[in-house]
Amino acid sequence: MKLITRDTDYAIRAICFMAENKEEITSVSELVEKLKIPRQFLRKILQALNKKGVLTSFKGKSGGFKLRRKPQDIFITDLIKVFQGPLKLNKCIFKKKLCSSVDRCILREKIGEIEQRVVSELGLITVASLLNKR
Amino acid sequence: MKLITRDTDYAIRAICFMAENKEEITSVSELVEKLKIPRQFLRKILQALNKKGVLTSFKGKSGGFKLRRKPQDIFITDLIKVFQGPLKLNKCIFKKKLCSSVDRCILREKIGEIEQRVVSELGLITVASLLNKR
DNA sequence: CTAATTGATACTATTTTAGTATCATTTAAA
DNA sequence: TTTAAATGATACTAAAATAGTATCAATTAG
Repeated sequence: MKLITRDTDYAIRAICFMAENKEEITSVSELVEKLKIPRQFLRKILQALNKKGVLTSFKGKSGGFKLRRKPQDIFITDLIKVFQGPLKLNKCIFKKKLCSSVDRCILREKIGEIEQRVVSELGLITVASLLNKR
Repeated sequence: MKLITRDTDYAIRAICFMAENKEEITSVSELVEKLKIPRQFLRKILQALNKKGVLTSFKGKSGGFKLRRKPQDIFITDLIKVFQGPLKLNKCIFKKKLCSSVDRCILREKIGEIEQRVVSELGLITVASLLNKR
């Protein structure tokens, strides 16, 4: 039962680094060196973030990525959505077929309420709130 | 991201059935017939519940299982724990190695708080609360 | 030109989840 | 006392999700 998978985790680390980095553009090479994330995996992650509008990419020599929005406007729920799909805790069970028995309906309802809470609390966390002010 | 896996789900259904069943002892055969759960999988689940003290088992012909506690004393968090281990949402990421960067520490803290909320809300749901009173 | 970069995409490996198979043991009832 | 129907124990397989790798094409600063 995990709220955050590895790719989301790496995405958060990379974005936090970029938010604190003075350079406008950060290359994969720099991130790999500083954060010790497997190169090809990180590339795939950054490409996804680019496609989803979180990052902008720059091709060619001295290319790389930069944040498209300010840290206070990037929510970790955005990142979770990119890598883990829509934020649903009860994904597996209820998705495939509607519940067959009454007790599952009641449970479904209760889990749904809890899910809403988690989503709204996660919704308050931004990248900016993770940075340490110095 | 799932709060409840298949085995926990089947466990809940089986236990709800047994809670409403007039018979004292319910056999796997009856549960398989009524709930359409794969036989061997269900057996494994019920055996685990027996070992963990949720059910009592009766061997031999006309044997089966029955609830060891009253429905209002069985929490679904108990069942989640049996099949999914201790209730931790941030399992994967922080378990293996301590977080390496400051931003992860902050996130860890925030996720921890959310986790606590989920756990305490799940902690309110009992098997009895899932049964429909008629 | 060329070396360093991202884009795209296909592939492999690992882990978790889901489910199956089988033999031994127990026991109610014919 | 035999037997059929049940659980105990355990090893195995299958499928899905997660994590990671490899490679070639296109772009671009110097």
